[in-house]
Amino acid sequence: MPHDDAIAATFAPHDHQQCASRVLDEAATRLAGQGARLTPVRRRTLEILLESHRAMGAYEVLDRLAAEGFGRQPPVAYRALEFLVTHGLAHRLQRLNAFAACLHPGHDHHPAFLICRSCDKVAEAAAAPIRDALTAVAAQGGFRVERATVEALGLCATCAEEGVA
Amino acid sequence: MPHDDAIAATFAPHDHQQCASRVLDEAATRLAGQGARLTPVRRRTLEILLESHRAMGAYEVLDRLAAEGFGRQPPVAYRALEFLVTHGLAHRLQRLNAFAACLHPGHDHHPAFLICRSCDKVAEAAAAPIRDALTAVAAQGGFRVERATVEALGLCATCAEEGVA
DNA sequence: GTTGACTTGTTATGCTGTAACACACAGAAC
DNA sequence: GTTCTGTGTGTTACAGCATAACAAGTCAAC
Repeated sequence: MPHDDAIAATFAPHDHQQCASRVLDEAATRLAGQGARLTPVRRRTLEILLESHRAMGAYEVLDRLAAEGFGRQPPVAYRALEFLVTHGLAHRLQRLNAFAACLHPGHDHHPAFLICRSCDKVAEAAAAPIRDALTAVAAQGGFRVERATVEALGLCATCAEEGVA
Repeated sequence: MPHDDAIAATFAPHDHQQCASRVLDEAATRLAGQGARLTPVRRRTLEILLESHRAMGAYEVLDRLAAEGFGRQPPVAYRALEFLVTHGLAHRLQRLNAFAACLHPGHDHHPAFLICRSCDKVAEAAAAPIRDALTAVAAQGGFRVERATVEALGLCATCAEEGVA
């Protein structure tokens, strides 16, 4: 589960090279353990997502892949992205019809997302307390929650400090 | 704010004719107070959404409208739906790329949604406790939440009682 | 080296959503 | 009552998002 600092760390300036390669290493390790293959397209797709903390559309990813010699048809990108999502290495953002690399693979695989409307970066927040509240409200109406989408739009600390209203 | 029974009421069998016309009346009254016009297309669009408690795609609504003599091009449906959403008479469901009539116009305009994966009906739940939890978690990372999307997929009481797994 | 599972690439198509423009119509201004 | 103005409705055309279906390549297991 991501802890408090993880959110701030996402939005604040940081050694992104190291941040990305750490995630990539973890990903490779995790996949090996599952018998899944991190093929060139898949690896490159993850690297592209990891270059920023933004969410990217499938076609934006596809353009990048095509420019580097991979296939240039939509399924190429969608398949790689779906693979990453399935294996917990990326997330799909419903509000944006876009994808973002998971920064905490192996932790909570259905986090809440915090999307900054100014810098467009996306952070993952601990979903447990939110899911608990949702589950409780739903239970009062006899509804059993199985999966929840929680996506918040707002302003991150870094942009707020820079004076963005 | 919808109270506990409102969720169960949505999923359970009920006098839907009355349920729909009550909402329609409330809608007309509210709009009149705002100086907004519930024109034929808009009214019919709301009626179509109110026929069930399901969410409908814009093109599904469009087919219905076209069959009844309204325009048959996408903007016809999208404009009517956007009007209803803007005035709090309908909601957009991100997960489904679809729209559902608001059953509690005038209350919380950003509720949490409970979507039954068996009967496809959509209920609105009180979002306040959930939003509080989300706001708290985000605040720990310095993030200020402005708008939140909360959509749960699961099983409603009625379907569960009927033995759906 | 053949089999079979998986991966990658393609073509073609479908679903979702919007920009831009023309016309109709209601109500206000005169 | 005519004119003006804003809103609403309809159109065409297009942009963006996503998947079905098929062909060919790769690679480990046998």
